[in-house]
Amino acid sequence: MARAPSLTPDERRASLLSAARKVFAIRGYHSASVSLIVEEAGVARGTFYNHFTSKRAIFAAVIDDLMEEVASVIEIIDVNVPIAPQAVANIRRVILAVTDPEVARLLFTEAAGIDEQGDEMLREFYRAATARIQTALERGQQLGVVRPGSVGLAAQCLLGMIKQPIFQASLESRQVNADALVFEVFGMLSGGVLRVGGP
Amino acid sequence: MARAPSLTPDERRASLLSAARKVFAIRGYHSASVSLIVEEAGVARGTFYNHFTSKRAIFAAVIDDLMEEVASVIEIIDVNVPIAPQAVANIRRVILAVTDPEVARLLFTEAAGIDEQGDEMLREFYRAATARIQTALERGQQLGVVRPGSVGLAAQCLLGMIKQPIFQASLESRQVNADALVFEVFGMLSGGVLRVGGP
DNA sequence: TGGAGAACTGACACGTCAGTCTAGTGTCCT
DNA sequence: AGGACACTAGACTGACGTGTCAGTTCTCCA
Repeated sequence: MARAPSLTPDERRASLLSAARKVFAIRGYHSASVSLIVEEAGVARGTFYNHFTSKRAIFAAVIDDLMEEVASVIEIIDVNVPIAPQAVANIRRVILAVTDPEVARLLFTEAAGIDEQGDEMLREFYRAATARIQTALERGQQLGVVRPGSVGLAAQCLLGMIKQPIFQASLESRQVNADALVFEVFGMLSGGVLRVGGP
Repeated sequence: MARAPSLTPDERRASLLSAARKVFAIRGYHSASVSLIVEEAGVARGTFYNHFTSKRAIFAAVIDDLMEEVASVIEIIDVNVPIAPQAVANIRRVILAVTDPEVARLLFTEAAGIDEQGDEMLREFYRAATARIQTALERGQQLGVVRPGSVGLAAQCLLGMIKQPIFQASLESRQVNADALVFEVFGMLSGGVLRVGGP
C-alpha cells in the first residue's frame, strides 16, 4: 500500500516545507492543519511526522527560511564606490523580496503571536534587521552623509516606513509599487516632508 | 445558589469585555478560552452567551473598543492657531494610547490573521488612519508647510514610522519613550536623516 | 537473491474547546 | 402572590485536529 519513496529525504522535506508555506499563507497558522499540509504535499499523515516533530516545528522552519530569504538579498556595501545607489539597491531588493504575497502575509501577519518561542524568533529578526540598518546609518555618519545623533530609533522608524505600506498592501491583497516606495522612502530620508520647523 | 444580578446588563457586558480584553492580551486570541474569560469575570458560562454570541464576537467587540479608544484621542486641528504643535500633540497622544501594553499587543499582534472578518476590521482601521494622515498632509500642502506631491504613500510611511518602534517595544515587553519617538518622527519629517541627495 | 531497514501509509486514540442545555436560585416589579 | 428575568453550576455534545503506531512497500547492499 505504501508508495515507494521516489524522493530523497531532503527532497521530501523540501516538498513538505513548500506545501506548508502555501497552506500557512492561505489559511494562516491556526486554520492550517497538518491534514491540509500533507494533502497539499500528496503524502500521508505519518510521513509528515517522519520529517517534522510537530506543526509548530514546520511553521518555525517555514518562517526561518523566509527570514533567511529576505536577509540574503542584502549585499555588503562597498565604501570605495558611491554608497547611495548601493543602499537604494539593497532597499529595493528587500522590498521586492517582502512584496511577495506569501512572504508578506506570513512574516507580517501570521508570524506574530503564536507563542513565546515564535515571538522570540520575531524579536530576533527585527533586532537583527534594525541593528543592520543602525550600523549602516552609523557608517553614514562617519562618512558625513547622515546627520549626527542617536540612530537607534531612526533605524526602527526607517524599517517601519518600508514595512507599513507593504503590510497594508498585503492586507488589501494588492502589491506595492516597489519603485514608488523606494522613491518615497528616499524622499523622506533626504528631505522629510515638512518645509518648516517641527516642534 | 445563583447569585442575584447585582449588575445591570450593560455593566455585566462591560465587565465581560474587560475580562476578555485582559485574557486576550495575556494569552492571545487562540489560547484564550471562553472558560478563562468567564472565570476572570466571575460569571457562569451561560451568562457569557447571554451577552455575546461567540468568542469571536467578544473579540471583535474588544478590538472595536480599542480602535475607538485610539482614534478618540485625536483632536481636530484648529487652523487659526499654530498647526505644528497641535499635530505634535495629536501624535503624542496616539503614541501614548497605543503604548499601553494591552493595546499594543492586541492591536499589533493578536488582531491580525484571525479570519477574513478580522482582516477586514484591520484593513478598515488602517485605511481610516492613513486617510486621516493623508488629509492632514494635504491641508499642510495648501498651507505651504508640506512639500507638494502625492502624499498617499507618505501617509502610510508616517504611520509605519510611529508604529514600528512601538511594535518592537511591545515584542520586547518594554515601553517606548513617547517623547523621544515624537522627537525622532518630527526630525525625520522636517529634515530627513540624509545630508546629501538620494537616488 | 534475500533480508535489513528506511520511508511511507492511514486508521484511530485522545485531548480540547465552543456552544448548548437543564435545573435550580434570588430579585424585582405588578 | 406570582411571573419575568438574569443569573449559577456544570454536565454534555459534537467537531476538530494533533500525534501515534502497527503494518506495508520499496531500495539497496551483502
